[in-house]
Amino acid sequence: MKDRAPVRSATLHDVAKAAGVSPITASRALGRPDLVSEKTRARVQAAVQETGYLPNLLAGGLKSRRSLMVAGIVPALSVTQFLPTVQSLTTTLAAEGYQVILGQTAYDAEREEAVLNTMISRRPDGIVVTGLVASDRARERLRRSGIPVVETWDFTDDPVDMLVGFSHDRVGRATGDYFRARKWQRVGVATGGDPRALMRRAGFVAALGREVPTAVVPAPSSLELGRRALAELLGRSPGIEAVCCSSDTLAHGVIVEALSRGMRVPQDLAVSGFGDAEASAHLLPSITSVHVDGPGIGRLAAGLILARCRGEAVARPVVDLGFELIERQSTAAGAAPDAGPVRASAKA
Amino acid sequence: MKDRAPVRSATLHDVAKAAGVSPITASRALGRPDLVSEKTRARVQAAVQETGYLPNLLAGGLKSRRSLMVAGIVPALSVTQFLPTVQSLTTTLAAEGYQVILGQTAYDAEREEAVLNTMISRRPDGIVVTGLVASDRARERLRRSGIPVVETWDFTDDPVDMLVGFSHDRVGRATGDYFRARKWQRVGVATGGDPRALMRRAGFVAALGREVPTAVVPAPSSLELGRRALAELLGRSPGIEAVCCSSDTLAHGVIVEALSRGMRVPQDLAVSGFGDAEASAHLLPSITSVHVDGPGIGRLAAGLILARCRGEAVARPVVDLGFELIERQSTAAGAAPDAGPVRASAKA
DNA sequence: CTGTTAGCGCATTCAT
DNA sequence: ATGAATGCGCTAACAG
Repeated sequence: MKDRAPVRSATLHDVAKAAGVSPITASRALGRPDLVSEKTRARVQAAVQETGYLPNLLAGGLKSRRSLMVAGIVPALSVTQFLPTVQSLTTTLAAEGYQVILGQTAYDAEREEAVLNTMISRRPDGIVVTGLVASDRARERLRRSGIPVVETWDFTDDPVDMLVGFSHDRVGRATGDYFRARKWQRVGVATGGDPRALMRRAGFVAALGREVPTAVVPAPSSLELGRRALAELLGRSPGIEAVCCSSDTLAHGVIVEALSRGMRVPQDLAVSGFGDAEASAHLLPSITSVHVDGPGIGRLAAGLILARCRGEAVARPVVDLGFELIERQSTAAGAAPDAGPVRASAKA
Repeated sequence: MKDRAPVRSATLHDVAKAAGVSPITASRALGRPDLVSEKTRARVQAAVQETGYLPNLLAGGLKSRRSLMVAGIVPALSVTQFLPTVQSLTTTLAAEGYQVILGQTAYDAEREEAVLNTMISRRPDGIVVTGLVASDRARERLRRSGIPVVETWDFTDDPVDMLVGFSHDRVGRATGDYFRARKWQRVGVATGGDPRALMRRAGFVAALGREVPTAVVPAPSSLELGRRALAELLGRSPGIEAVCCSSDTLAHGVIVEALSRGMRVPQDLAVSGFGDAEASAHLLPSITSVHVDGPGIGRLAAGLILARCRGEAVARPVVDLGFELIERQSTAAGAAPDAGPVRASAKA
């Protein structure tokens, strides 16, 4: 298998020749079959098989100004929070012939700007960003590029273009209200250092009406960081009764650390998370969390982009998907760990 | 902000005019600065700023036959096993100006073929596949495309092109040998239904020298499926002492289910996983697992592609990265749960 | 070191 | 329903 012939792959020209038609007819037979007679279509199809033709999307995109690509920007792929969104974005778009091209910003505005510039250079038909675009220069550039942009997983009154998300301040307040209602006196926070997590914390503190001991860990969060965060909190405030975490991963780590120290959860320490990870409902104890419709965000973002590509007017370019606090065992009140989850939702 | 002017974005032509040079000189000033005088370079740079120029990579790629894209194919983004690989692939390539374009096969050979065809249509400079390419037609097409291909996370003597991975049969055998050495009599398997997991199971059974009760769950695996798998196994073989799982996620679910039934792990039930997930070392009990260098796979795959792009001869186009069985608390022998991990590695 | 010429492969005019 | 001409924006090859 060493003979890798540098065979110039078949072009539409070759297909047309094989089918005995002009290149443009071949092009139409493939792209707009309705504009071509049935016979011609069949002949072109046969020629495609024969030549092993695969279209060159670079060339097609250059001419048609539709690259059939959508850029998907995340802080890092390892931030599992966004995976369901990227997954459903990719799947929804793939069904329409679009592919997702991936960019990572590492929570860094400069990297973000560089990544977005590179993406714009590829002339994608849309750009989906997790979070808001931080760099002002990038925002301006995106606006002027004319490319449909969807910011996600956050909320603002002044998006670059379109938006599908929810308010982190509100999430924090809802969680704070819940903590206040439960009357825990000694409360702590374990949070990632990213902007959205810090916004949730701010909302939480505002709702509680007082500052709380806080352990900040670098993003992306991990189980290990959760364990460390609790160790740190316990070191600083030994009598702590409840911890609000910026992700279910951190919450899980906090719980593991608590159990490893012989504490009972929730009796000795109540713990809440954010994101409603797949595992959270099935752990022991199950984790109280804030549910966000990650796949829905991806699906809606894809829909907005596709609508714009089709030239349709987008009715609601800014969507607040809200969230839902799901109470589970990790903050359960009585000794009824198997009680059905209490739900408290909050939308726009 | 409604005045989205359909401003044709600046082209190299505009930059050249602004800089008072020919387009090709502008092109060189940006792409091969060494070929251009310092003065010219500065003038072009200034013109770029002035015009807000962003290159059109579609056009550049069409002409130069270097798209600066690499296709990354996974079964699904939600298979967390591959995330570190995709992440390091993306990061390594980004450092050289390449972006990753994502494809999902859903463990389906037809989808895989379709996805690969689409990818080839984009003329990527490389294709990285997790697993081996299943479809023969796709294999043939890839070979003839001349695009560098790296298959990963598996092993074969007849790769499409290049390969970075390890033998799942060997992983299964190593785990089986370990189980045999531990002399557990009643052993079970909880496994995902994907081909590689089943290969590991086959190796495991071969090493044990006897069939074992097996619960097969659909991929991708989840904590919940792990819980169900143990429930199923216990229903069929109540006296089971040890369970070999096809992923740490399943293993975690098995452990949670066991604990929820009042069983002690590992005293009443020993559990092993695969993949050495980030959390596995930090759980209670920590999970015995098979470590694989996921990020390394991505890095090496990127390196192979980049080497090919530079026209370098690739010394070792087939790399067996091996694996390492890491013994942790979930299969610990004595009552020394904090004993350092016993490691048993196995390479080519 | 810089410029001229000539496409890359396709799809959008406009014609027939 | 089909075709001819043209150019998308850029860069390889050659010239100077």
